[in-house]
Amino acid sequence: MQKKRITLKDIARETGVHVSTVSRALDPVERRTITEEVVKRIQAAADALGYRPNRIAAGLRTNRTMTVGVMIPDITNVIFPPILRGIESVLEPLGYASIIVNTDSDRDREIRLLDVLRDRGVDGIIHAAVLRSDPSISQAAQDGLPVVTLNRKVEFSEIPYVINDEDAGICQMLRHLQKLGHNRIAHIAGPQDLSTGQLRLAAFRRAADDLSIAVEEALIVTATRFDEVEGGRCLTTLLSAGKPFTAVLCANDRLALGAIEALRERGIDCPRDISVTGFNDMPFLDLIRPKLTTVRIQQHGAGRAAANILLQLMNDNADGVSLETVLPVELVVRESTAPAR
Amino acid sequence: MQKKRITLKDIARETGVHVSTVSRALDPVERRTITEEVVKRIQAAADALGYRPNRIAAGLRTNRTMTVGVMIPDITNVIFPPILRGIESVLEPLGYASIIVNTDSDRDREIRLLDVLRDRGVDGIIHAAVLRSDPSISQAAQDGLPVVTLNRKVEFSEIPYVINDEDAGICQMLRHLQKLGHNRIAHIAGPQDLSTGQLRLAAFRRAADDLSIAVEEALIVTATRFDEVEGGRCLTTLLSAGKPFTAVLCANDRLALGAIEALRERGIDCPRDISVTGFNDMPFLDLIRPKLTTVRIQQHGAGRAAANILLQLMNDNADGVSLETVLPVELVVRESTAPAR
DNA sequence: CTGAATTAAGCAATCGATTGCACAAAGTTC
DNA sequence: GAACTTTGTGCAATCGATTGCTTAATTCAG
Repeated sequence: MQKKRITLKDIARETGVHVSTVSRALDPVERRTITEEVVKRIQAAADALGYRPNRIAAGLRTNRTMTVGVMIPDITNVIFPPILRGIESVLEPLGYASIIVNTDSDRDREIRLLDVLRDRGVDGIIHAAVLRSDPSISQAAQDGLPVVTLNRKVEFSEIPYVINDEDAGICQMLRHLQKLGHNRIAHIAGPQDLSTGQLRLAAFRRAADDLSIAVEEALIVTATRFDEVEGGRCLTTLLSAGKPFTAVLCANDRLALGAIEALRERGIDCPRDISVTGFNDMPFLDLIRPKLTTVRIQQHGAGRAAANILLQLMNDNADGVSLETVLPVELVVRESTAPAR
Repeated sequence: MQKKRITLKDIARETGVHVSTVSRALDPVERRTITEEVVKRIQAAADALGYRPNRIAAGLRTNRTMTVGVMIPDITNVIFPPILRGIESVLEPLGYASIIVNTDSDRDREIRLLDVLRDRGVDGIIHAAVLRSDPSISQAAQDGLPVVTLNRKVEFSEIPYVINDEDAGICQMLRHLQKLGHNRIAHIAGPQDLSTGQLRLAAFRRAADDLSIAVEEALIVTATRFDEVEGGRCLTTLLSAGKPFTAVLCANDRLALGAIEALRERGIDCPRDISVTGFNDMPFLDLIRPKLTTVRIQQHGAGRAAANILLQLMNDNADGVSLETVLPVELVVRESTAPAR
């Protein structure tokens, strides 16, 4: 038994004017075409009755719902909540709400969820879970829906994207290790079907080359997931390969934590015997010993940047937006790296 | 230049029938009133044109948007993402989407965000951030909006709620400590303006009483926030009070982690010298040494339970729902507790 | 074979807000 | 003071889907 909502019609009846007049009086832009005294009366009646505009109705007419869609792989992954807060910090004050969906990095699910968002008439989409090539989101963008991608670009498309400067991060980290005297450096790479895994591996090769560090293929192991178990498994693989190394650069923090744990189980000390580094600087990292040396990426900032670009697109300022936004990263040296023995 | 969406009218024109016929043919319930052959033709045309129903338009007419609102204090708090996934696991397969908002436990913000949700015509709200007395959400429920609260009940209201059996959790933990020989047990309580802080302190007093453990007021310290810094500060306060104790039961994991850290800084070993326990069993806890003994609450399960209740309310099965749902908790004994010295 | 019952599909109102256009009253110009 | 602006408000169509009611067509009973 939903209590009846107050509508423009109610205010019109109350004040004795036409609903269109009420509509205009309540619209900050149109307001100036109405006599001030009438505006006051309408405003007063609206407040007295507790009027709240029905955005569904307005949305049907104007094709704007003041709602955006946000697609992420999985909200339980700690790097995403700060991104969402970053997005919210920009959009919420302007009256936007967000519908958040988890794709689980599943293509079919992503396609379905994209429809879920479009059916609800979202004004734009921030997509932090794009697959390498993503026809559905490209199509949506081509149809005129404002779209920004986060953490990854869609190949061969005009969709603006925001990424962290992972190249620089990997390079700084490698330089840090080099300065500590490491020259036999292993890499535990992330899943190659995920953007970050692939990008960071490529960055590793490039940076090693730049710094004249020999890359030995036997010292590169690829994880199938970004988690501690895989980090441990990869480290074990590295050890049993028999090639010596004094440092392991991991594609993310969780892999690094798993690697350190695996070392500990074998009585190998990090950082005394082997240095290990992570990537992302996820929350709670400073509670885990040894404190992990890692690369901090701007999560909140990335969310904000994406939201600002989306705003421009939604306001038809498409010209003003740059296709690419690269956010700086920061090397965070803590305890898991030490001079090579 | 948004590409024109296909509407019922387009399909009607294409197939030579009336839009109302198209609408009925596409509605699984109304479909039976239409000749099968016509349904097939319409279905085929809809598929061929790539028709997607406009939920905004449908929502205006039917007052159902297939969208629910979820209010939480802060998505970056690790206990909430699993709750959201639990909610999603129930609602998403049924076609619902969620608008998630962060209240930051701020009353004004909550009131504003509640309007944000109502303006968008959400079919119901799951509120995991209610304050102790919450006139705005009570009013919304009274107006007929389906509401379920999570983790806390609204006093003096008929709003169904889902909570974890915190009483049992505290009691089990206390019994665990008692069995280990502890009888001077301190409590680091959470903020008393938050539900969990208050509930757990009350539970602590009750359980201590039941187990005939003396409660000394000097051994109860209240944190102002649920974080590590406050945990450390409270532990310091306890130590400087001079009253001896052999165990600290903390109102949540983060307070416990801060307490352990503070102990370590003073050369006091946990668990050898003092046992420390947490609450929640948050993710990554098993990566932090010593592994924390804690109480596991059902986060995903709580989300699911709340979603199921909301579904019943939204389908006008209000009679079938019980006002209270209490989910069992589980004692997780790890390394931070040991026999009293 | 007529009249009632059933079935299938169309008609039109509706949800609430927005907005182009019409129109009347007041103000301005020469 | 006639012609023309300007200003403020009303009128009515519109967005797209839903649904009660009507009408037309078919089936069935007696």
